[in-house]
Amino acid sequence: MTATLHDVARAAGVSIKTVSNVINNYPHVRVTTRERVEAAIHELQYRPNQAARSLRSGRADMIGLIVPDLRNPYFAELADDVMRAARARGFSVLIEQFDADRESELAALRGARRRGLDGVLYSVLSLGEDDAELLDEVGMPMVLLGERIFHSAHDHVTMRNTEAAQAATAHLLRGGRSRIVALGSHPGEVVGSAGLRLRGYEAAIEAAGLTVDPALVVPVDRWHRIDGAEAMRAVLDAGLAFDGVVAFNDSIALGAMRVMLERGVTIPDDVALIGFDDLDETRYSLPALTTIDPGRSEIARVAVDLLVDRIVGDEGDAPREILTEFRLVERESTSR
Amino acid sequence: MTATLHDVARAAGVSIKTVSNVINNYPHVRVTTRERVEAAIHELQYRPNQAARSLRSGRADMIGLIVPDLRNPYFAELADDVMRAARARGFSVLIEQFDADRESELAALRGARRRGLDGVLYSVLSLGEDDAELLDEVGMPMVLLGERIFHSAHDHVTMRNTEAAQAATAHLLRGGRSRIVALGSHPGEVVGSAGLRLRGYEAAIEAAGLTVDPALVVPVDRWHRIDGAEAMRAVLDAGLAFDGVVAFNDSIALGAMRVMLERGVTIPDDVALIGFDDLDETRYSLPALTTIDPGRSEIARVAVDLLVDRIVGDEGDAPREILTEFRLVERESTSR
DNA sequence: CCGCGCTACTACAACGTTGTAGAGACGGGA
DNA sequence: TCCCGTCTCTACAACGTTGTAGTAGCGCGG
Repeated sequence: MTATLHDVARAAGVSIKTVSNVINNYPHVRVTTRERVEAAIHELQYRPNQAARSLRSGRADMIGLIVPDLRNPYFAELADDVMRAARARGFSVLIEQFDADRESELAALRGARRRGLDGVLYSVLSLGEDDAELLDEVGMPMVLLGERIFHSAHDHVTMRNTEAAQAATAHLLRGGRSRIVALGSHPGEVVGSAGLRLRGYEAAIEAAGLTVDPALVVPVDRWHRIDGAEAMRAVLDAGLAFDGVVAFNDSIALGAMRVMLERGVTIPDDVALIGFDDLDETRYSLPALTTIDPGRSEIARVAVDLLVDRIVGDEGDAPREILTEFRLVERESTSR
Repeated sequence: MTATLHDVARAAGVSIKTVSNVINNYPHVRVTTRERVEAAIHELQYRPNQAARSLRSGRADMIGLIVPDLRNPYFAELADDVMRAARARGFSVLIEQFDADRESELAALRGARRRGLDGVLYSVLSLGEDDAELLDEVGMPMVLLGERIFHSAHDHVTMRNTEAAQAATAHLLRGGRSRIVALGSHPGEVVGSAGLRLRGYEAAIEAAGLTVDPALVVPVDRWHRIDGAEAMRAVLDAGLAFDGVVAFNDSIALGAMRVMLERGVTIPDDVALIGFDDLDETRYSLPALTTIDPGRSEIARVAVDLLVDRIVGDEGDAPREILTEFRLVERESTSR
């Protein structure tokens, strides 16, 4: 069907190795020979067989990106950033989604080996401290994105969650807000994004000389828009008094925004609102959402670099942990 | 490093072919032998080498999805649907994005061969009639998504654009609107989504006994939110009188919605607004957006099925064209 | 008791590529 | 003049898997 090195070699009257040498730009090939081979390649429309190359080299030039859900804009934008960074390093990206349950998350991890990938970027969701040894089973280079839930031997790239949440909360306090809802806590969780962001929120409140009112710390299980909407509905129904909201991601913030507007709460006049993630969409909501830019493209670039370093060789190094810089993006939802 | 069939065979005291037979559930293996082999596999943590399998079988069990941009929610949701459909058929999905320029679109197509994929789903953007022969160069099974711009020999899955646009426009007319803006035309284009949707718009207007006012047909080049916003700003600045908008996709509609609300135009009271695509987000805008559900998950499922059929064998068949059913989803932006 | 079909297995080749070893020609320095 | 290094190219093996052909043993019908 498709041409192989043998076919090209026969057509050009050389050995297959010479054809291979031409393709790989091996220097010691006579110009006339090179031209003859290139003509034959063009003539036969020869394309190297990737499977054979992978078998020989042990490399697929392909990494996996394991994320919960591409419908979630955060992960879609992350995937975009990762794909661009990977392309710059000569790698393709195979995306694997997992559903909310633990089992499918594990299945996605295990699938990496079977797929013949060179390494994976893994955005942890439901696996926890106790699953560290499962991570080691993956058996290939891996870089964790998001929180470092495991004390494992893997590289890790994330934002400064606590500092960012503190900055977000301080921003509202500076705007004169004093009863600020923290929307998105995960009760009992300490080392995940929710725990770290809550710590930043509390630190900012206390730094302002106020005390944290537990009634203002509102749990939201999954951080999707509908969950933010429901949580805000419950808050308003309960008659809680508040003048600011720190939502732990933009989806929650946008869901809450929709419910507040529906109920006649004006933003930012009655309530100032800030989110996390700087989704593309936050520029277009009405009011446009103030948010924390976590440096997503930077996270993607660094993570791909760490992973590729592991793949091409620098094994044995101690696991590295990279914290990227965040940026507070002020928009309409917090400025009177 | 990692165990191969040879290692397992040695450990179990059998030939490599017997190990292979165990792995592939070949029936004629004695139970005791099978158990011995399975024990060795477990012991050595053997995992089949995908590259070697691909080389032998000529199959990678992997398809490409070539789309413009994952940041665009339509394509992110499409990718999600495609990945689920592909998984059900035992295939992984390698996503390749291209930028707005023609060259990167061609590069993405050509990359498919090099990557060793079994086939590709390709969402056409800027290639046109004249590029049909470039498509044939891809040299592997391919299914086109979206418009059939080429008279090429490829399978093709899309929605009923004209009928859907007609239904959308008729919906506004039934609601008593008479000066309806068509937002998103591509002047001169006939066979793409923009041309087909414009035809449906015009058909509905005429079926209602009205005449099409060319001033109400507003071009929007790229169908992103910012472009919809800018187009609507221009429309309002021009002082055009209108009481309804058929936006040719949801992103345009949401961008236009934001501008109208900003300018004090109320929706749906002053202007009724309908979009295309049924993005997840349209449920949460304020007002929630009425839209056309193009049957995206159905499109993805059918496209994957067509592609897999080509991959596993049914060659030589004439190209198939599948039109999926749409559904008008009525929400707040059109109901007084 | 021969031959046939079935079970259970093995040896070998092939998929298409690239690394290694080496051969022949040619030129330059001793 | 001779040796050695460089240029140009080739033959062969190997990456890990699976299809094909074949072997040996066993039971069963004629």
